[in-house]
Amino acid sequence: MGILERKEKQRDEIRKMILEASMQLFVKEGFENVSIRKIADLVEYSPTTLYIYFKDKNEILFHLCEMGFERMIASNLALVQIENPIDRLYLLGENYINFGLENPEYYDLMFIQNAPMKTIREQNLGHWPNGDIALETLKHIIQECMDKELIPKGDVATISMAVWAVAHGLVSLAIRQRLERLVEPDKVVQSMHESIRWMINTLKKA
Amino acid sequence: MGILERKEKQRDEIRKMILEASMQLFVKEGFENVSIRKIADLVEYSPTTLYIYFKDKNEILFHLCEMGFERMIASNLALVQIENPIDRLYLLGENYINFGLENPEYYDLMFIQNAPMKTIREQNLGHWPNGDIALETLKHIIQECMDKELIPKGDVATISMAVWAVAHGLVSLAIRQRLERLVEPDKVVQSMHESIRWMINTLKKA
DNA sequence: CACAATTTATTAACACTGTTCATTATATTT
DNA sequence: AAATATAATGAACAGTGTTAATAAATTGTG
Repeated sequence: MGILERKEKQRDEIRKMILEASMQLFVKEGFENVSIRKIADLVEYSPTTLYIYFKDKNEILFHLCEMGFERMIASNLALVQIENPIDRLYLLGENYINFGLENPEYYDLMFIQNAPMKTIREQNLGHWPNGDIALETLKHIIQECMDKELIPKGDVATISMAVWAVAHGLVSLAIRQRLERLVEPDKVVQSMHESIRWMINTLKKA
Repeated sequence: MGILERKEKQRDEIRKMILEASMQLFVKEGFENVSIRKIADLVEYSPTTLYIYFKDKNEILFHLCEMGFERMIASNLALVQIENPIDRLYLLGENYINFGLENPEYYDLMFIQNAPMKTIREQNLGHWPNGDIALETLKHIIQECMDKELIPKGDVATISMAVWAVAHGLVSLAIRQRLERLVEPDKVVQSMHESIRWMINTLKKA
């Protein structure tokens, strides 16, 4: 079985190579400028060869999305050291906003584009590997806040949803240049942080 | 000048015809399936002719976006009859969510896609005709709530931003199938309404 | 080792996309 | 009626994702 294993390993390495080239293009040229042909050029393969390693473009985007989540999860490593769940929630919110503003292309793929979700449905994975982990983190913190009676008790999913909605609303409106219509462009980021802070504060007092 | 006027009127009528065909395609086949060629087919013109009436595709999308705002503003006509600004805020929120869920394609264009904003910038209109009106409605209600001391006083823009963020966060995550990861699919809509309600409630008490 | 079977890679092509240019047809002005 | 301006078009460019048929390389088997 040694030979089959090595083949599988080789296959994975090429897949990885393709994904890394995609990512490179992706962060440099932006989401809309990633094409199969450009990726193929970069890895010095024929465009059609990519279809041996991935079902279609959506599948590549899906994997890039997962890589984005890995980055996001990594940016939250410091969370575990904070014992107060409310403070943890604060940091989670700040991190979320910062991640979105610093990695708008990733954010797009993770939370705005349809493509990755299409792959999840088509291949009926049933779950969203890294995405679900990130959501669990949020739910877990909210649950802990309730357990310690730091916020009013209620349905965890619903409250998580509201908190996520604020954060996502802010980031997605910001990267789509909609917030500049509400506050001056140079005050957008500050206002975003104030909003999320205000949100968690009112949650605390409610 | 009569002749020039009539020419201008004719031009406007053709523009209108093109936009209506675009809209038809748009609501039926979805955002991604609107192409210059398909629009041209529908109005029985050559694809290149459309470029006589519009600078590019983005400009067409921009006008569709504006038409979306007209619909949204129309759906808020009942608001003026409600004297209590908090109740008005409730209804505004409900309407916003319902509009988004019922007109996902319009919502996409109005709040998610880049295209319309590109046109605003390129033609440096400086303002977002109908979009700004919708935002003014929100700010005005928040201001009135403060004046009547129904909610704590603060920066109108920032609080409007937070409220908008919740609503937009919910709708955009919903139409991009992200909320199904948090609550069961058949409970998404209900949870959304609970979230926005919870939001305004906590705002009231804060 | 040689032959067959399988995997991997490629070329050509399809059916699209937005957009531009040169050309023709139509309408208006002189 | 001729000249000018406007409107409309066909052909083409440069790109897109994706598929079918074909060639090259690798692996398994007699």
